[in-house]
Amino acid sequence: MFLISDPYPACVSREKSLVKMPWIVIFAYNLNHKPSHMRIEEEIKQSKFNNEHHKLLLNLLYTGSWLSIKQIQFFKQFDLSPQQYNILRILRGQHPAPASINLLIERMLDKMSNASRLVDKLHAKGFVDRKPCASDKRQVDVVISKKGMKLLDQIDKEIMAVDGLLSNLSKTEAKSLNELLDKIRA
Amino acid sequence: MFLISDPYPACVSREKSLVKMPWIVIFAYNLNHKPSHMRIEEEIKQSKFNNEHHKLLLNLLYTGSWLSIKQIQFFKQFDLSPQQYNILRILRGQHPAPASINLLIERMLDKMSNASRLVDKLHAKGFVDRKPCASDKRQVDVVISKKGMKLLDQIDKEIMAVDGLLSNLSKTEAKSLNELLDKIRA
DNA sequence: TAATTTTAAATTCCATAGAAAAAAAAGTTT
DNA sequence: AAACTTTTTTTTCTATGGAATTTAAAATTA
Repeated sequence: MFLISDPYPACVSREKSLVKMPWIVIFAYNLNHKPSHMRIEEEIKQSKFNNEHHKLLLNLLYTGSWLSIKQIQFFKQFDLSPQQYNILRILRGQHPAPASINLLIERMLDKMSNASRLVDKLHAKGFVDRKPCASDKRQVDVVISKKGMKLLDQIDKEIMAVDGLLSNLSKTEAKSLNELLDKIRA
Repeated sequence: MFLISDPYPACVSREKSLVKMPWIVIFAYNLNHKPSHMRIEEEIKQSKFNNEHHKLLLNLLYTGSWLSIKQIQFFKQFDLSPQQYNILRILRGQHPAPASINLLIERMLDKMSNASRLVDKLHAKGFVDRKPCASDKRQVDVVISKKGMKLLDQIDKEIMAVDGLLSNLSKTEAKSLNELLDKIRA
């Protein structure tokens, strides 16, 4: 039934694109009458899926979504989407060599079908330069601009703040969580 | 910097909507040159964020996305989105009483701004009936149809297969994973 | 009861994304 | 070299979702 069965992380990165999160639905057997003030603990307790595995599925989806929201919010202050940031990171890695659209698609963490449009957006904001490739007229040479470099520098300084997201866990706890997550997809 | 600081799960459900997953980017410090055959283990080892917390952030995002993809794929075979399934579940919970659009929005796991349109889609597929409410002419009475009921029955039979998603973990492991996830958002 | 405010639902506007087609250039075959 | 195929990028089509607006009805106030 499930087509994705590759080991981690190919199972994800090989997908054409990662997908949306708003389907914390599948095991929400009895959450229909959920009063919004109730904690998920209580909700789950009184529902039919009162076992650890079902709770875990919801918990993983919630947590992933929670982190995603924080990522988006973080980049919003720089007028970037996380995908656009990813492009800029790749371009900085290449700098001063240019990157073609195809190279960007290959190296993006989520392979998008429309990297062209992302580059468009970045170009409109002045974060990248774009010119036809000399050796292959089909290709486009994309290079991060001075302004883009400055932006990344600025983000570098602040991004460490996101470390705090997981600061509730000790290193040991983080490690065992990692092991458990890996085991799920093993 | 981060606006969402409520305890679980209000931090998520209070969001107007959950958001997309394709930004497994934030800590991908050195993944730019990632050869696609390389396992994330190795990638992380050689990158700058070789500590458990950074790996955990990626791991959580990956895992959430991985589960989401599986959810979508599961429902695709029934020509449903998870959100549409959620609506049908709520309607079955109500049955034979009707539900208004507002009631659906309230009870949906991710509050959508456009439950009307979801109901539209379900109506087009014949899974719900819709008629103006007698007592309040503004409202619409939405009821799950026979066909919708049959579909849910069919899904009920197959949905247990999704249990297998987490079958790599023992109950004890699931429990400790749950505790760690809760602690992150504590 | 008339006027105002609130509520419910649908709709409009806009932005995003995936799939597929189109366009243009390069490469290959005969 | 001409015809065909492949590659690279852009564009078109379509579907989705969020925000805000609109419309209609109900509730409240004066």
